[in-house]
Amino acid sequence: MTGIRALADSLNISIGTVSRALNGKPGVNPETRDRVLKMAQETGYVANAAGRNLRKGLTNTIGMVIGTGPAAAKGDNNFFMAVTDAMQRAMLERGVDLILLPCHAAMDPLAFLQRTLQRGSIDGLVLTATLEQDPRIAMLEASHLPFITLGRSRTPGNYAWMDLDFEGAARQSVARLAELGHRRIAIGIPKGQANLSALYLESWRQQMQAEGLSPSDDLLFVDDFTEAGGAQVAARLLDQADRPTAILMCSEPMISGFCGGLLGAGVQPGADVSVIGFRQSPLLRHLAPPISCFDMDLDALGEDMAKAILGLVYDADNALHITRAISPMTYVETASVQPLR
Amino acid sequence: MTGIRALADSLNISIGTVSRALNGKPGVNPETRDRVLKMAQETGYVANAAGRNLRKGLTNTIGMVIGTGPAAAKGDNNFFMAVTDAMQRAMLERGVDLILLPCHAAMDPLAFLQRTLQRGSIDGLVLTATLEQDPRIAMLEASHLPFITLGRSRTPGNYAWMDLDFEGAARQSVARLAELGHRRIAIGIPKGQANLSALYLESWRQQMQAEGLSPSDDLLFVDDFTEAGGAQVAARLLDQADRPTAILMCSEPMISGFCGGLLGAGVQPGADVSVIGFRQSPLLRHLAPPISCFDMDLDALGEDMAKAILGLVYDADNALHITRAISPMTYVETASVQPLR
DNA sequence: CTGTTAGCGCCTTCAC
DNA sequence: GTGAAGGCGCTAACAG
Repeated sequence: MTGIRALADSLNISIGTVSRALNGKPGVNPETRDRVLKMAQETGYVANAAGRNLRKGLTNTIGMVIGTGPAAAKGDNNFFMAVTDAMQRAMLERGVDLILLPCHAAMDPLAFLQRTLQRGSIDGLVLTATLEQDPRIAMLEASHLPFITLGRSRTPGNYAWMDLDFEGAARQSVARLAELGHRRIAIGIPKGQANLSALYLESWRQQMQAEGLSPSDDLLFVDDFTEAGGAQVAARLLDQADRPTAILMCSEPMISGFCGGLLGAGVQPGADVSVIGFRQSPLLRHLAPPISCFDMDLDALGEDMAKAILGLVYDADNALHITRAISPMTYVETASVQPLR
Repeated sequence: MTGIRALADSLNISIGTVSRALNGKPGVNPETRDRVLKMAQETGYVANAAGRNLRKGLTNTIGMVIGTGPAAAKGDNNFFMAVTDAMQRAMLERGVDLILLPCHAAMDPLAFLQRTLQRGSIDGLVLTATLEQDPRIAMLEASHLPFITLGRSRTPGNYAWMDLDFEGAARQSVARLAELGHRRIAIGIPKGQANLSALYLESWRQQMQAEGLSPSDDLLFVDDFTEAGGAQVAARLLDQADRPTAILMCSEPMISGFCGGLLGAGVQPGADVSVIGFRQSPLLRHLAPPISCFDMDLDALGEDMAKAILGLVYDADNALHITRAISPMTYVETASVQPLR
């Protein structure tokens, strides 16, 4: 004898009544309800997840796909920690669990997603690290599982997303550097199809032109999303005859490696080459000078993400409009940005 | 019509045969088996988790409890990323999923664990951040859910664990510093009941005495497990008349804050105060000089953890002996450690 | 207000 | 080698 049946027997009532009492359904004698609740508390009874899931088709669980692998393990994953932390807090209030679904770099992301969907163990999904063209989005739309992406995509479709302001960051960075007299303003972005890189790059191009500057190819540095990649960028930049005097980069590991590369060559970030990053990171903690970055409220972002997916999953009727929001950021300047000498 | 029944119908065979074919059970015509497998592949069929779980009482999922919260979000969680990455890879080979169960600092860890256990959605558990006296361990033993802890505990019981060599680190650190002539060798540990702190502290005491040095109270600094805590330690240390000439600290955020504190006061890590940390961290990336730390193979640790819990859960018959292992580390010295002048 | 019962999707035992 | 049927724990619909 186990589960709800044991509980019912110990109270000499039927499992139906127990279930109703536990689930707050109407039509139960208040006294009976109290007895059930008390006994459940005492015995530590909680409904078996599989049984409930099988019956209701709901698991009270939201999944979040995150990429792992050698690169992720080496980098600083502080961004996801902060966001998931806030998300979880918001979900907990609704009795919903957040589980992280690590998709290793060596796995096929589509197969992983397919398997995850078919298993039926989550009610909704948060997709991260979106690509410019992301086949996972089409798969999710076809699956009818509610989802939201952290990061936009060019993939067509009527899905919910939230994102950081990569265009705004690039625009403000270029504008500020131009204001300080810089003309050869370079940009460093990671290899790969990440949508954020495309947005950042495109915005740099546009703002360069708006400033009357040329976004020429020798100002564009594409390399690995790692410190080594950033160091490569530094080496190639220092190699140029008409060396860029400033650079913006949206990857923290690359910024770290880049500054390391500069310093190793006796070139000072700030004094010799102005540097603007995207977000603060533990990796940049002891760089001198500190790096100019954008401040953002990841707590608020996480909370908004949670609200969006919870609404989509559990209040589908009310969720008439699809969330599409760009989280605001504030530029914080340090001595890593200086006027052109 | 859904699930296994739809698959069976589309092949004009019974669901029993489909199930046997899919699960590699004997007694299925090879040709039939191929047809089933092929169709499953094509349609992307995967057994529904709730149905299978309900029937078998197994979910092919291992949970891992990790602590989250403001402190965790600010710190560098690179350690867990590396370990879980390796664990997941090893589990995937066995068709087992690893899910992370974030337990927020604001939640009662015992209630969280209780709820997790009762939900019945995992076959085994990995517990992290063990305390000297950890009530979660008693709860797990009573639950009969197989588990392994990452980190020992003084809590009695016959459970499996793996851990890092905190005693070895403290012992080697003190021995090396003593060898270089240091006599006032301080130690900094985080507040709280974490078992690792107790081990580290006790080993420092023993080795100090073994070196004929006094582990006096003014050499012991206990503060928050944060950069601010580390900065506090620096301030208090610099304040002493008979200032310690060396320190060991097992918390990376504290080391980071400590070195920041020293530098802010114009005191050089290494040249003025020798510093030995525990593990390398993004937070220490651009400190000059780099900090002497211990190298460890987190990949191997993660793989061993995975093997241990998988054995416990799915090969209980063969797992006659309980895993209890301390992962080896290698001291890597830098200019943050220098002879006493 | 409470008891009884069907059935969610799957695996396994028992017939054949 | 295959089909039929029971039941894992739970909730909801239906009786009483």
